[in-house]
Amino acid sequence: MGNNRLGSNTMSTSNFGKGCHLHLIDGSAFIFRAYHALPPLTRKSDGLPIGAVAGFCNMLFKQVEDNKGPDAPTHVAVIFDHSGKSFRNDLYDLYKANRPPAPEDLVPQFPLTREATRAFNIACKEIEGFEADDIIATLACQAREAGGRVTIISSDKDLMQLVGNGVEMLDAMKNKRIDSDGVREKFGVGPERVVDVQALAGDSVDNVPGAPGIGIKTAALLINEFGSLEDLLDRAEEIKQPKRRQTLVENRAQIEMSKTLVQLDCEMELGFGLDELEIRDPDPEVLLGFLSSMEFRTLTKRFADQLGLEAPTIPETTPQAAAALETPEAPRFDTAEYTTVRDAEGLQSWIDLIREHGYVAVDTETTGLDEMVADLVGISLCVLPGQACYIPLTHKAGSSDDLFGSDALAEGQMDLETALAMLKPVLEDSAILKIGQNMKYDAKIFVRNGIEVAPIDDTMLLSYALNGGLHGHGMDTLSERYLDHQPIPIKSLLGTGKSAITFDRVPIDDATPYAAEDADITLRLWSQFKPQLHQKQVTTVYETLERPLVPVLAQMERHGIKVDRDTLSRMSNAFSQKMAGLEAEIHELAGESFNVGSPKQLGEILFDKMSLPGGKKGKTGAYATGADILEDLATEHVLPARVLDWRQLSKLKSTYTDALQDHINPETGRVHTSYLQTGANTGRMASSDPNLQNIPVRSEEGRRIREAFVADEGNVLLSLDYSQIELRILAHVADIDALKQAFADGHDIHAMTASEIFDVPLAEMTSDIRRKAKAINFGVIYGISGFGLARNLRIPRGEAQGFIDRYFERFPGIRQYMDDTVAFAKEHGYVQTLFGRKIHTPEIAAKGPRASFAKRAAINAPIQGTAADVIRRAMVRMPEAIAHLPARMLLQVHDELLFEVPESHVEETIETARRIMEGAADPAVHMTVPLVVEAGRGANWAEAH
DNA sequence: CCTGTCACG
DNA sequence: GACGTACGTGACAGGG
Repeated sequence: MGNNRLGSNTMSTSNFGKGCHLHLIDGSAFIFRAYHALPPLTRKSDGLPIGAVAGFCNMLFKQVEDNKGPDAPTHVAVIFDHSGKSFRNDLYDLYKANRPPAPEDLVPQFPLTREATRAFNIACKEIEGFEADDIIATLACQAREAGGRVTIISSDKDLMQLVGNGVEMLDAMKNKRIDSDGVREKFGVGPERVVDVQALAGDSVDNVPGAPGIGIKTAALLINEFGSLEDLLDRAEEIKQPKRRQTLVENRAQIEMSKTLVQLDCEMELGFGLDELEIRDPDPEVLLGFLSSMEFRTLTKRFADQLGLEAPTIPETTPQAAAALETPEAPRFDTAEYTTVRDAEGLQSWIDLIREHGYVAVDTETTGLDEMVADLVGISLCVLPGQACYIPLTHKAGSSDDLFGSDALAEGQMDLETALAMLKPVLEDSAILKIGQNMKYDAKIFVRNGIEVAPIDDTMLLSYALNGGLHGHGMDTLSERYLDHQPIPIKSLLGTGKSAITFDRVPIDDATPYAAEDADITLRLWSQFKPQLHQKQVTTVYETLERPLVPVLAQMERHGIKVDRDTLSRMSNAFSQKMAGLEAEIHELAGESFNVGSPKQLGEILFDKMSLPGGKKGKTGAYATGADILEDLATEHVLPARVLDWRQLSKLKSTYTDALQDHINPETGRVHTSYLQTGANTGRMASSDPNLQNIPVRSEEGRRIREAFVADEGNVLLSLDYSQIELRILAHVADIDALKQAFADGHDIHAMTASEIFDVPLAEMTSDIRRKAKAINFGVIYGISGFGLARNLRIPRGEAQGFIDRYFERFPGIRQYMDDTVAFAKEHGYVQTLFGRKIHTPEIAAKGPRASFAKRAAINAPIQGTAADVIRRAMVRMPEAIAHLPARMLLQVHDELLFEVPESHVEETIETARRIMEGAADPAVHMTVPLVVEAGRGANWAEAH
């Protein structure tokens, strides 16, 4: 961020100069004006909101029309804000924090306005990390220095500082030109002092603080009296009015910071010159094509008339859109329609088809489920429902009942390299959307084959954003539910169990119907889901929390984490020995030999043979022997205590020290987990194969397993975790002043809670009272119940209920929040996170215990889900933020991110990652409680955590 | 394949 | 008044 800000603008041999006239259009202003000026129009064929795009095109059209006179521009550009933060957020993290997020139905229109600009053949510019204003400022300065004229088409007062010496502004709405006198009228000072006035007056819209109590009028008065802001601040003591004097002296730093916020950057390194902005005539075909694809009938006709061309007819529903939509007329599934692509000519015709449509559903077939190991076997494509193909690439010859198989390739397949070389430009083309079901898998396969697939859409993630909580998001579920079609089971091709074969052994003729069908299903699901995003108001969730996370996770997974096999192996041996000893002792105590690992046999020993109290049988008729029950027995008897010890070791050995070794990739020497983005209903992710989100930490013995997770040579592991994030979110959403204050002051939140409910002064706090309060705090997040708290604290139920009652007495706002949340869930059938993620709660209407279950889940979901959204936002921004560092993000554990970085860059990485994590809610949500991130480092995960 | 158990946040 | 109960996950072992 902010790099190259001081770069000089050595303008190489430019043709721009005297007599030239540059028009700079503030694109964002155009968009918002168009959005608010027009009713919410939608594209007829598919319901895509396009009101703002229509207005935007009208305004561009008018610009072109009106500028044919003697004052016509020679150069023109539309400048956009790049989404995300600008360098100003580094100066002041609340900059523009007051801005509400863009309306849902406007979001999908942003990229379309860029497309529109290009269709008009007007230069379309945006630069990451900078606001449109800075680009406009730099261009205006360059043009002025070159001796040309500039018209800035915007009414943004922030741009008025640029006016003068040939630079003017034009308010397109009022059709009013603003020159130096116009600026003086507005600000009371000339353009060169506008920033001084703004620095003093501040701006509530952009959240520029300024000097409290001083508006534009007063600011102008002061600046005119003292000449400049600097002189004013230096001589502030001379101000006559005591109040004003005090304000200026006290807020000097804030005023100076405000000036840097409003001061536009005229010295940006743009990466393009003024010559690029020279006016060009639009290509009629491109422009008419765009306008008609938007289904703008009037605009299309007007433009065609002007050129004396025939306007393309726009059917009530374009064939393309009709085909893309899952309409009742969509063809039924018919595997006979699928084709097998066996040569370059066949593939080329599909590539042509893809380029014609601009999107394609893609699916890969591989030899296994581990994308770090599996090899590509074939690729299927689909562009229209019912029309799909399969490209077999590495199927093996020989029938599947050939015991030894054959390593020779089957006949009638394209050469792998040739096919990939042909597909690569399409799969990497930024203008062609690649649609997949669980695209992360396919993208990882493609990366290993030298192809970086982008941009992508993912039907699994679309379903998750749209239908989270309602059902699973696997292809089979979605196909049955939304297409009323049962896909061909993979088992029918591969078989099951020991005799299962890999996909490369499937005969090509059997593979085509299966593989092509998957692409067909994916395309049909996409056609159905995509338009629903804005209808259900989850475009932002999908576009900011789901889609951009895919490449981030893929990178983390591919990188993996180094795990030391010897450490694990030694631990396994130690556990074996200890377990053998315990087992012997347990058999001795029982008076017979039995399987300690069998709850059934253990129950019979404990409750039948030894007749210990508390034997309760569960649904299956077996005695329950859970840890809680054994712990109760352990106070009186040795055997259950030994079983508990044995179980802990057994768990650690089988699940961790043994199993993890099997997950070390022989090629990389590292462990590569797989994250399932749709793993939890709340927005959390799940990790599997292996699960690296449940590596032991609570017990001393278990925590040592983390010593096997090590940094690569010369590197260290960094762990950054959000402190108390869920309680902070609760304090924010339930708006509890006492909790918010405690977090703002950095107090111990559990001790504070304990002090409030148990009336114990903080100075006299004991660890036991604090422990109880901590349990209550967690209980609150989970939708507290007397029974649950009682069980957790091992206290009588009545006592637990008393704690809860007192808690709600002290924090009535929490109860209010819970009641409101449940009521919302009942009314709408879902609850929401602060970032708009919807979590459906279909069980809320049920009767009996299921309803209470759903209630607690509904209370928990917005809190857990908001925390999940926060860390997702941090993860999405992280790769770019640490791109200049040799650091890698390795793992996510719900509220923790683990990094690997050379020792030389530890401090810088901590600083950067912490800034991203702590600011992750901004600017979409302004948290009234600070998010705090704690950092640790070490040679292994145990030390870092 | 289901259940119980237990590891994590 | 009875019902059951803290929220969210994944892996492993035993036992049908």
